Amino acid sequence: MIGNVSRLHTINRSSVVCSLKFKSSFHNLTTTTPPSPPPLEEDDAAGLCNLILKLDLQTLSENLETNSVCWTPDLVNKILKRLWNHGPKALEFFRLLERHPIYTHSTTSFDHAIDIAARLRDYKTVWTLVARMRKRRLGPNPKTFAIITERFVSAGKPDKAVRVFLSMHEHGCQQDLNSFNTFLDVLCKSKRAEMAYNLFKVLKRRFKADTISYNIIANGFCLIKRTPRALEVLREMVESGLEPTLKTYNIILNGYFKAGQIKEAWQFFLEMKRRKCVMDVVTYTTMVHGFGVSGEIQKARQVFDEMLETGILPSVATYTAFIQVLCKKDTVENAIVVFEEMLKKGYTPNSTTYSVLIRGLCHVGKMDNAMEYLDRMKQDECEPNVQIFNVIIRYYCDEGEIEKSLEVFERMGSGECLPNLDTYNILISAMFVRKRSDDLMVAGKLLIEMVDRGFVPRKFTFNRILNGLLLTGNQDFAQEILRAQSKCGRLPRHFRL
DNA sequence: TTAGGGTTAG
Repeated sequence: MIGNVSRLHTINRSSVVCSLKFKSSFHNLTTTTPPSPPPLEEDDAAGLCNLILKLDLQTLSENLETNSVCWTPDLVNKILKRLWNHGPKALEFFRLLERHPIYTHSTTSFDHAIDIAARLRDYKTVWTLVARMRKRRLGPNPKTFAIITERFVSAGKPDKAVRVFLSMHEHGCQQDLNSFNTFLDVLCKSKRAEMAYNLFKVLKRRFKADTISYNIIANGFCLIKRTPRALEVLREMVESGLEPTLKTYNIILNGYFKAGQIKEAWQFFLEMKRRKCVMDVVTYTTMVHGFGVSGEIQKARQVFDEMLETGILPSVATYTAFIQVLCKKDTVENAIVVFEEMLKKGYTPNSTTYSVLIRGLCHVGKMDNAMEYLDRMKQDECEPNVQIFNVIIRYYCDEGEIEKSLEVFERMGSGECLPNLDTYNILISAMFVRKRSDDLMVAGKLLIEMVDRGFVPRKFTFNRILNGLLLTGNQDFAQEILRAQSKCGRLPRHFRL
C-alpha cells in the first residue's frame, strides 16, 4: 500500500512518462538564442502543460519569458483548456505570460482566464481581468459577460448575475437582444425558468424580444417538466405576432418526453406530420431518444427506420441517442451492433458516443471491454474526456477494484486529461470502503492535491479524513490536512492578479 | 456563446 502512496506522490510530478514528454519542451524553453523558433506541433500544448504543472513559480517565470517558444493565442488557449482542472496553475501561467516582452494575450485567452477565475470563485481576479481587457481595448465582449453571469448562476448567485447583466454597459459592453437572450438562456439552463420569465416580462419591450427569446423561455419550462407553462409562453408569443418555428416544435416535443408525457409526445409528432410540418434530424433524434428512455425500444427503432426511409440522414447525435437507449433499456450487444453499423456507414463517433457505450459496458461489468473502447478512441483521434475516465474509475471502485481505479487515475495524471472535482470525490469515497489505514493515507494525499488544484472539498470530506487520521494516531498528517483546509477558498497571494 | 436532439448516478 505504501507503494500506492508513493505512486500518488509522483503523479504529475516526476513520472517517467511525464519526464520524457517534458524533455523536448523544456529544451525549447531554456535555449536562450535559438536560430528560429521551432514550429509548434499539436503535442506542444500537452508538453508545455506538463512543464507548467511541474515547475515552481520562479522557474516557470524565467522560462516563460525567454523567446524560444513561439506563443500564439491558439497555443495559449489550448494550454488554458488543458489546465481547466488546475485553475490556480492556469491563472499563474496566464499572469506570467502577461509580462512577456513580445507576446500579448488575445480576447479569447482573457475570456478563458476569466472563466477559470470565476469557476474558482475568485471574483476579484475576474474583475481585475475585465478591467485589464478594457484597458487594452480587447473587450469585455458579450461572450465575457455570458461567461461571468453563467458562473454566478451556477455558484448559486442568480441575483448577482442579474445585476452583472444589467451593468454590462458600465464595463463598456453594449447590451442588445443577443446578450439578453443569452442571459435568459443561462437562467433557464440552470432551471430558473420562472426567474427568467419575470426578467423577460420586464425587459421584453426594451430589447424587442423575438422568437428566440420565447423559445428559450419555453425550453426553460420544459427543462423543469412544466410543459403547460411552456405552451402558455408560446401562446403569448403567437398573440404578440410571432410565428413558431421548427425549433419551437422540437422544444415542445422534447418537453413532453422530459415530463414523461409519452402519449402527448406521440400525438404531437403525429400532429406535426398531419400539418405537413417539415421535420428534421433533431425531431427524429428527440423521438428515438424519448421513446428509448421510456423503455419503448421497438418504437424507437421504428422511428429510426422511418427516418432513414424519409431520407433524413441521422447525425452522430442520433446514433449516440440510439446507442445510449439500447445500452440502458435493451442490451449492450445490440448497442454494439448499431455502433459498428454507424462505423460502416462512414460516421466517426465522438466522445459522447464512446461515453455512452463505455458506460453501458461498465454497467454490465464488462470492464475489460470498456477499456478496449477507451483505447479505440485514440485510434479515432478522439480524446477521452474527464467524464469517461470518471465512469471507468467509478465502476472499478464499485467493483472493489481500487488498484485498477488508481491505475486509471494515474493515466489521467500523466497528461491525458486532468481529473476534476468528481474524480477526486469518487476516489476519496472509495478509499473508505476497505477500511485500511493505507487507503486513508491515499485519501489524504488526494485531498491535498485537489485543494492545490483549486477545488473545494466538502466539509464532510475533510472531517472524514481527519477523524480517520486521528483515530489511527497520525497527527502529523492530520495537521497537513488542516493546513489544506485553511487554505481552501482563498488563493495564495501570488495567484492574485 | 442568440434558441432545439445525444453523456450523468441518486
